[in-house]
Amino acid sequence: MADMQTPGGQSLLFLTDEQLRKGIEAMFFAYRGFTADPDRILDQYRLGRAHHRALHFISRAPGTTVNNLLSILGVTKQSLNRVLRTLIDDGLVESRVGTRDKRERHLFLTESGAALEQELSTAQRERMRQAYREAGPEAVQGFRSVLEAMMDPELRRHFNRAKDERDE
Amino acid sequence: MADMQTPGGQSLLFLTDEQLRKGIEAMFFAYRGFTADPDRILDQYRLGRAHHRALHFISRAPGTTVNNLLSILGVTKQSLNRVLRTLIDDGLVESRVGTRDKRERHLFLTESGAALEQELSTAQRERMRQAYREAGPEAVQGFRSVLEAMMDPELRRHFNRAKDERDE
DNA sequence: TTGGAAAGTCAACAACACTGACATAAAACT
DNA sequence: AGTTTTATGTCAGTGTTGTTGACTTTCCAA
Repeated sequence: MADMQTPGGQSLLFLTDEQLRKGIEAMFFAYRGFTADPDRILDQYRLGRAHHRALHFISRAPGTTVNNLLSILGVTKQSLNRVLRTLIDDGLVESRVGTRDKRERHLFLTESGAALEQELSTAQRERMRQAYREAGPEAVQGFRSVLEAMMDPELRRHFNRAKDERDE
Repeated sequence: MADMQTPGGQSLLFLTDEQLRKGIEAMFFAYRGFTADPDRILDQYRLGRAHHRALHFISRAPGTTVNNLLSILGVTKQSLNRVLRTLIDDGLVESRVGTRDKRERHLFLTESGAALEQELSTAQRERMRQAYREAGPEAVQGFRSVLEAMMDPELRRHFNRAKDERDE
């Protein structure tokens, strides 16, 4: 990977289209591995990735509203509603009417919802842990930096909001 | 990120569940950004991500067979066939009967297929280039290492096959 | 008290995946 | 030569996840 320092101090990267394409394919193949373990578990519960995402973000921020979840997940309310309906009917998620604002619904995991979320995230964390271990400690920071730089600004806000609350 | 060297020499990483979860969310949000630009272009052509993937891998290995594409993409032949049918009907892909083995179909991009693939991959490469630039040169190697370690072995084979042929 | 935001619902539709069954041609094997 | 396997394509049906559009109910706030 060629790079050099300008007089100003910023680094210039010279990347061939070929090297960039490798990065693109790496993202494609890696994402498949990233979702493979949870997908297998979800199949047993007759749920899909959309349910996993909802469980994840409800678990991360218990009591979050439907609207907040919508902006994180970037889907329509009709689409999210179908997913939440399943989760509520299956007794995995509880929806409580807001106390301050009774229009809002606050979402919480039930005991069995938390158990499933735990099962899913443990599997995914193990994959991530293994990848980190294999790549080595110096790789982890680079991995995170590039991913963050790849996000849309809107999404990066959601990512960093969580970061301020819980990370570092 | 805590790490230490064992007497044996391998590095041990101590990662909290929280740090791993951040990596998981980074993958989720970054993948959205990663696909956002091509998705916008594909909409104009009334095509989807599946078509993009097919165009990408046909472009990468012109003359590839349907079977080879199937194992790379990891979908059923019925699913791939629907996608290829559209691309062929739209004049973006050409399917030629094999010369050695006449059962096989070899896939090539037409002129307009190559033009679309170029448009898509340029957009995606620019996103990747921008992310690399923002993250800095030392991050790129780490990014690639972790992604590769996250792949299923089967997929890593496909990834590295291309690597041997064209990279480094 | 009225306007608008938040949430939910119904219907229709599309993309993209799946399974299962079946057809055809050609290669490979016995 | 006859059988089996491989590569591909196709038809029909199904499921998940997304979309739009229209409409209702609830209820906060100006």
